Amino acid sequence: MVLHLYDTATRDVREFHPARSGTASMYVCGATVQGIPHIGHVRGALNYDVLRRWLVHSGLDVLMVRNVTDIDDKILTKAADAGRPWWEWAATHERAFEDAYTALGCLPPSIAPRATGHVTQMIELMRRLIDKGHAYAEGGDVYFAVNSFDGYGALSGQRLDEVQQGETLAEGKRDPRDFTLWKGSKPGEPSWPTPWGSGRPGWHLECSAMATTYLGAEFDIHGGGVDLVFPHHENERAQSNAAGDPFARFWLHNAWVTLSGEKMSKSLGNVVSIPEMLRRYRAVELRYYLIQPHYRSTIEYSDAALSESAQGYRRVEQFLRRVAGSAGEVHIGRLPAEFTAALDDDLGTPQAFAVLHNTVRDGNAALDAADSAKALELAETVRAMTDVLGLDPLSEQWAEVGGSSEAKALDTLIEGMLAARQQARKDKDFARADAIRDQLTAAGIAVEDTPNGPLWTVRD
RNA sequence: GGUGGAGUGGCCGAGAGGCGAGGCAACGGCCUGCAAAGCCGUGUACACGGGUUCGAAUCCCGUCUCCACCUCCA
Repeated sequence: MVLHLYDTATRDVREFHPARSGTASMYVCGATVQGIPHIGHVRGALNYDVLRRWLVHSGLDVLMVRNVTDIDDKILTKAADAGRPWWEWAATHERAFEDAYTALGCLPPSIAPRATGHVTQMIELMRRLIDKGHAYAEGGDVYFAVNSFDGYGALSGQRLDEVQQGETLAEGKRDPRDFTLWKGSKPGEPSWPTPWGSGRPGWHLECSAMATTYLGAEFDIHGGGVDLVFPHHENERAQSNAAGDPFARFWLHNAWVTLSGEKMSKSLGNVVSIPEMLRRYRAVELRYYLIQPHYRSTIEYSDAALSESAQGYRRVEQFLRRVAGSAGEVHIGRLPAEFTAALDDDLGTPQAFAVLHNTVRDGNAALDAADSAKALELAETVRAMTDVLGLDPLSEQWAEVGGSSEAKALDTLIEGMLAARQQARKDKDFARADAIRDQLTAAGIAVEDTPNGPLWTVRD
């Protein structure tokens, strides 16, 4: 089975074949770096990270671009409110996003281009559009003439006569539905010179310019959140196609994270920020939680759901630790066919997780039956699956074998206590053995006895 | 008004005409010095009302509720 993906443009699941065999190119709409990332921002990034890993696993050489919108109205406003330079504000929050992506195990993109660094390419694109009669300059602004492009509305299913393009402040529009490619600068605003006057990029233009700069006039996958379908992606597509570029072959859109049934957004004040989340949960558990539901399904966030989900991860982790502690080193094995089929079916992570858990159950059963060869084999399969998902508990990133001096000290102390407890058990002094265990439990250390001796973990 | 999506067992969350995805929780059992973990077993759920069918959570008709986009948004 080949990979199938749901394409918003055609509204169905189609076979994915890259434009150039052996490679895959994807462009993901990244953040407008105006604030701290929240759990919803990161969900999208995680979805595309899984897709990217899966493409790589499928043998493709993946080029991935994730842009940074570092100039826009909100950045200017918020920076001004804070009394800071806009570029410092943008850079600060770009770093916050980078940190969040990294903490959650997103592989770095091939490049993370900034809008402000691609004005030259934007000017070039505007020139092509104006030359072809799809855009016009008026009073320092440059607009895209929606009426000049037949396919407008096809991506989002909007009918042109129903569209109410906002941006009402723009007064030079020939048609209220036209959208702004370039904004003429007002006094005190940052600006870049163009043949039509100095100004700054409109939102949509940058993505077309950067996507084609790095991935070419036609590329495989364009991703982003569902809210971007209209107008952002519709506009991107219009301007690129009108200029003569085939542009994206698949449009992917991930669903929301909601809180109490509502979309998470700053204006509603229901934001769960990533830095705060990472203080309360392990990053890998948050990743597990956000990756398990299908990417096109809304996640209704709750602390309880996240905690329960984390239990699921720990189950996988414990299995691998048990095997590693008894049957020997666990290498990364091969993927089961059902797992591959699940991900090939429009990234069916829920089914993939079901396969993962079934394998863990079988592995635990093998362990109970003292069939260590089988347990090891299943553990290697489990590692293969978690590896593709970026969740491998034994990987360098997630393994909790603390190399710090504190961790070593802790390990020494606990091993000493466990040895004492083992001696007490051998002496049938269960009162003493239980007292030691209670002491550890009180300190947040859970002890499990296995045929190969006790295992301990830090519980929160 | 236009466009798109959702309502599944105590909870999360898949599926999409016929074998009860998976996880979490609960209960019973096995194991254990006792636990923990693990394993085995237990649940007959699909918003509502009709209909099609041998058979529907899945198809059709109708109804209700919720959410998102159409203004910045992952």
